[in-house]
Amino acid sequence: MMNIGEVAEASGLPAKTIRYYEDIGLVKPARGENGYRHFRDKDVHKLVFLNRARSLGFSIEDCRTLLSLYEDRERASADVKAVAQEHLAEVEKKIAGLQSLHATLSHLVSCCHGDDRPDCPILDGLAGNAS
Amino acid sequence: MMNIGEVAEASGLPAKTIRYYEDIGLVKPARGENGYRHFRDKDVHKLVFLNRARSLGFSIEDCRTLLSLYEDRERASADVKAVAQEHLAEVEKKIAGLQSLHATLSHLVSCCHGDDRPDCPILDGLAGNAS
DNA sequence: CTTGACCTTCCGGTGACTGGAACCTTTATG
DNA sequence: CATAAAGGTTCCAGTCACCGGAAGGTCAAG
Repeated sequence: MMNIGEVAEASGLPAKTIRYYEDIGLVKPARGENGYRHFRDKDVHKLVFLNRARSLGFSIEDCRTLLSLYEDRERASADVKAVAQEHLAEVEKKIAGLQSLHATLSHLVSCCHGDDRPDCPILDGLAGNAS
Repeated sequence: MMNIGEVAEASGLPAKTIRYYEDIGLVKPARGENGYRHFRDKDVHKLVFLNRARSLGFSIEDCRTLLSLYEDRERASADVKAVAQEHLAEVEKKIAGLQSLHATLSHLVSCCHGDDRPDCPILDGLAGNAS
């Protein structure tokens, strides 16, 4: 049975985050006599899972769903795939948005002399004047 | 002199957001006898500017800087360019992060059958088992 | 016995808004 | 002229996923 510090080490998550995950019901560690949290292997596995899922950008609610599928031996892989695909689509949308933004921004930047004179195509662009 | 509703229409920003921008000192509209905000052309220009800068992903603090440069006839375009380039670099970092995440995620998704059986490479990947 | 590391809870803050309540003012209509 | 709808005001709370810090209890080492 591990304390929160060791679990933090083992899972890669800060202790603060682990407490937060307990608060919102993602993990339910046991408690010792002294009030300390008491993590079993199952809990540690869940936290490792959560760390990976979060760093792949899944929302907490997605993680909740994925965790319950993870724990359900009767799950259909289609259900997991659906969650992942939806998230993938959102990631693609975000990338597309950032790329379009990047194009605009880098165009503006490349147009700007960047010297000590005041005229600046970046500000002109932001003000809404043609670039 | 325009009321907040007309300015919202003209600038593309929700009235709520405009009030928020006043709260944090980005715009300082005058007030009428009745307590209504009273926007001059200058304020409207600023709000249009803010809307564009925000949709290019600049933070509020960047916007504050950019606005003050916008209003400073003595500015050096180099200062504007520096802000924009720093932001550009962050955008690039974000895109790279998302793309790497996208690669991992789409690999996992493509490995999953997505049928009614329980074995699922996505969950295996999240649990930390080799993919 | 004390020091220091670790644990606990709770409160507040982050960024950039958004929603809603409670209330006031202006405008349009019967 | 009364009234109702539309638009304005302030203030408080919530969002998301935590993070920092205070105040205090517990545990292992010297």
